[in-house]
Amino acid sequence: MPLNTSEKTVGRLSLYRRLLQELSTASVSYVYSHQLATKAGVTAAKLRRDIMAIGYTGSPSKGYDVVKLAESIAHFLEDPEGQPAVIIGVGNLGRAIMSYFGGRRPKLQLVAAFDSDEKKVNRVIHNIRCFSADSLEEYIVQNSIKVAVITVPVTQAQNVADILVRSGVKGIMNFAPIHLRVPSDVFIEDIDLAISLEKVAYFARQNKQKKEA
Amino acid sequence: MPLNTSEKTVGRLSLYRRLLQELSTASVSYVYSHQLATKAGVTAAKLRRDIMAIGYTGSPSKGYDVVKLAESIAHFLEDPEGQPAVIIGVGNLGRAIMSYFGGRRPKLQLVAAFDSDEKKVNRVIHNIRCFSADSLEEYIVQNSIKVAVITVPVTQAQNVADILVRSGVKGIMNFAPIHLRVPSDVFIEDIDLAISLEKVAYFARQNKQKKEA
DNA sequence: TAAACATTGTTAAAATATTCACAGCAGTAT
DNA sequence: ATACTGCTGTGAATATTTTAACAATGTTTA
Repeated sequence: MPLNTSEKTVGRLSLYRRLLQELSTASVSYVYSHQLATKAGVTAAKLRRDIMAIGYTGSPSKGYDVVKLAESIAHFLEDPEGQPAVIIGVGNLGRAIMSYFGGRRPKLQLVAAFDSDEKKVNRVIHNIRCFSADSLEEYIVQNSIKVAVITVPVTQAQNVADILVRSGVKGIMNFAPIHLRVPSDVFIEDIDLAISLEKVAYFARQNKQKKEA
Repeated sequence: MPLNTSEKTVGRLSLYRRLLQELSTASVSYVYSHQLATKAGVTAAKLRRDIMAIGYTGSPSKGYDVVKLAESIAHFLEDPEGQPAVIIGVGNLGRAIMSYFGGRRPKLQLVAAFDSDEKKVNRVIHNIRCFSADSLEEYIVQNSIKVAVITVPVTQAQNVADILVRSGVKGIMNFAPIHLRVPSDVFIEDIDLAISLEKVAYFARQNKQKKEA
């Protein structure tokens, strides 16, 4: 079944789904690959190939059924049971992420935050309760958490990752500028803001364009 | 000269430089490709190829001179004159980014923030002064700003991007979940937190690993 | 009903990116 | 000196990702 479900394809599917939800809200029933591709900033061929990966089939001359395709992608990407996630590190960035995700997706929610600063413990920030870092492992095990976000200082990141892995976490969104050592069955998505900004600065100087946005 | 300066290579060079600076601080003089590669989480061959792109040459049996390689990468990535950058949107995420970059790199600094909320204007947050959104265009032109960060709500993002492009900005780090339409000589780095988290959740479920971290 | 049309799904080709693998070299040991 | 070692730089091979191109197809029009 998964002929071609690369990381890039998965990311784009998530994007397509968001665009489809917007179309659905705007009461659009059908959309052509080139229309959706334009909104997403990709080529129509690439989009069709991505959609191949989930086995959904559109109709020639009508295109894709907006609601059905959105459902197909959701079915592919999401756990119908929902996937609770936690965040570790309630600093500036951590709070911004909490605000960003606070009560957002029904299937993918931040359910708890952790920090070693006792002054933050038991505060509720953007609807997410903050717990003591000491209770991290217990919380993860008890609630079968598989997804975590790391926004602690770089010096603590590997230590936190070790605890997460030990407790059963299988996917980590990591904002700390360090390569985390984890077993190969744990997925890491590194978001390195300093590197991203340096890239922008470099290409701004070169006046080069990306091959495709 | 630039045989192979892809976006990926540029990003990794930035990473190598940071690691080299750490080594330099720790008084390490030389490093082998496989050592640096391990720290970076890439293969030694890939690292050597990346370094080829900037024309630096190490020594067999001694490896790379830590300080010289760091300087070579800096020379390649950075404008020696410095590159001031601005941020538009002083919400939760914007403030976190300001905190993250506030007075960080000497060559790549956030020098001003902009927001349409008059209550924020003239406040100084993490050492960065906040200006009225009305003065954005004038500021960019007067200070020859080429790099900008967008952290405004999605509804405002394209509008802000249009102003930036009109004023001469050539690189944008975009946190708004929308594909910005800009001329092809303007570089966009999209950071889509929702997509990133969905990817993590997906691969956490699949228990799949990235091909290489 | 049949012809015309624009779209999808997909195969094949091209472009990119990574890895392999090794010649050649600078140190080190004998 | 000479042989040995383990590294770098890099051509060639491989793997991955994207693009091109088109047969098949459902819809509309005449």
